Amino acid sequence: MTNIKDLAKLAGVSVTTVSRVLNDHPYVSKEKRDAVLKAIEATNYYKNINAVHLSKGKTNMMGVVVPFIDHTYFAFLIKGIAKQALKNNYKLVLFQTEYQKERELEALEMLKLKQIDSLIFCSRACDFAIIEEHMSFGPIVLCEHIEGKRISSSYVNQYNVFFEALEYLFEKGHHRIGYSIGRRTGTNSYEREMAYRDFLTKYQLPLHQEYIIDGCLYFEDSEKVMKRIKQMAKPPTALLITSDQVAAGIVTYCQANGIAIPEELSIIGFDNQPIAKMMNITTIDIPLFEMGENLFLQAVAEEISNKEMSVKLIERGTA
Amino acid sequence: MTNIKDLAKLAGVSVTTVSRVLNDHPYVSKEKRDAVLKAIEATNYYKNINAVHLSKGKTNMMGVVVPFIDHTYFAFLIKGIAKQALKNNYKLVLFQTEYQKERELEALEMLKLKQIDSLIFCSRACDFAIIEEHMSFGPIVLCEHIEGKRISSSYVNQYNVFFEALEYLFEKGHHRIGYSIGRRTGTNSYEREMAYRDFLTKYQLPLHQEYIIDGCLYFEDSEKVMKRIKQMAKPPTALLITSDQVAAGIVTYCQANGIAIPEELSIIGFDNQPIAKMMNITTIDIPLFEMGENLFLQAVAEEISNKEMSVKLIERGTA
DNA sequence: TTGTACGCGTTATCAG
DNA sequence: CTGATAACGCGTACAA
Repeated sequence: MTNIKDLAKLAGVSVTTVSRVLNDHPYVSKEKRDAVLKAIEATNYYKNINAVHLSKGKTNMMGVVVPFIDHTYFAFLIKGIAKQALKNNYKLVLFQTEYQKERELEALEMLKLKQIDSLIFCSRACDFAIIEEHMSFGPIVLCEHIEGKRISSSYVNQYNVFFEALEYLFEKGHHRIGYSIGRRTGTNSYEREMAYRDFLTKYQLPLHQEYIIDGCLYFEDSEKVMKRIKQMAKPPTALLITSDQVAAGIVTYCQANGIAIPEELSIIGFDNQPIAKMMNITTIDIPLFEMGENLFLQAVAEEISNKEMSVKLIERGTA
Repeated sequence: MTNIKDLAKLAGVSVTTVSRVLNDHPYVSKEKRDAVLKAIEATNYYKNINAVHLSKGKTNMMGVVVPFIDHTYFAFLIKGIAKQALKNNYKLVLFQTEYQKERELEALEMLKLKQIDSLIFCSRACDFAIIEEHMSFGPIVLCEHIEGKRISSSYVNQYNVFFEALEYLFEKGHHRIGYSIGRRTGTNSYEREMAYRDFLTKYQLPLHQEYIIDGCLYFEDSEKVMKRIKQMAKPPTALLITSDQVAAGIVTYCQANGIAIPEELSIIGFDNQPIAKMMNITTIDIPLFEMGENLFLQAVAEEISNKEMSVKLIERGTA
């Protein structure tokens, strides 16, 4: 494998000069440049990027942590990140954690070892303290808002969104409202639960733990939701479904089983994914793609910033 | 940042010795090892992995090329790859190409520059010749079968699968059969089209170009399919849908629009995704996860191998 | 069992 | 404008 030294010898110049033409640096005469270029041609030389990485202490690689690669929510996020990565000449290293802390740690470790320059956590299971410990090794960006901590993030104000959606349903006459969610833990889920509790308190509604349905991520999880509801003596009349995928599944289920939407059951989805539009599902528009772009930009930025994404309710036919 | 040299000085040993304990190599006395370990503790030293990469000429990173990250088919594949990557201590670098050749080239370039050790193409737009040119830089694995070429691959015999599915529909009395597909180009699509043509020829059926519906990847693309069909004077009575996502969309559409399945329209999906099971869709089971695992293993293997995945028709309610 | 010395390939500094 | 030369940090023959 020919290297920069060989080129230098071949072109009759120094390695410095070779490096200069390789990186389009100024201060090199046309003759020498051509000589180097010729040598490059002749040897079909190519850089060893690892040497560059070592020398620069930088890899132009960014880590992206997601629990599930096949979940639409994260896929959209990644799409946004990938767009900016392409634009800024970064490569993406993907970590699928399934919410296992060791895997999240692996990503952090790579940041520490300088294999990646920065790291985006689209979601996490580990303690914030662990994240904090690694912040000195490179930029880390989160998808949640952590009060009083100096760390970049792009996030949705889950509390407000949830509260508003609940009020919307309440105004439509619903007093028994439930919700489905991916997991109960995590900042975002916590915010939602707070909103839910505060909403119930505000309107003096009772809290039914069974109205909160956990582990709902995919289209097919809708079956679980519906079966759960069927067994209830007093089932909710409206549901906040924190993924349009699941919402679509529920709508499908109801169509197949003769349950009228929104008359018998109202549904509000989340994300405003294409499937929600196609199926005319009322949903909360969350600009995931844009959020992904933000995340990337924040991960390469010098300063810390926090960006709250603007969301809005899209009124359609299911609520 | 403390390095191996500092450690050596601190522990009063040579860098070699440090390197030995760092990498669990034999031939180092307990005292020296402890001394080194102590130095490591004291300095909270950690490796610069890029130096390792340079020195070893290897990164333990694997590239994965997919056109669309948010497509379930590829997500499943990646899941399988990710599982083995984790097991074998490899990291994944993701390339979302949207079938743009330059982006595929970027991935190949990274292989050339040794930033990744090997490369998996889950799908591609570029010429095979380009791939071939890069095979000397590291293992490349494909998801298609290319006759007479020495390159590893895990693939489905698209021709046979398609032909059998078509015959299944024919036996059910269908003479007007169409199909939807992600794109018309590519080895796999070509094989399917060949099967389709041969099937028509075998039963002396006419070829309607309009029965082949292109650009169908996502759930919501089903709308396009159905609208297209509606406009036909003689619409197909059965459809092979090369993604369960799209098939699910079609079933949903039909339910909402009072089209009886399978009486008025028969549907066979592809992949046997969870959504197909939930919606009782007849489909072709393709072990994507396992295929992903294979791809990884082939990408780290010394020898070239070709693995045809076994598939089977899952009879359910839509055909 | 231990250490010296060099290689890995590139970039950056600094003197000319 | 050009070129020595010193990093960058680690692995590893080879010698001892």
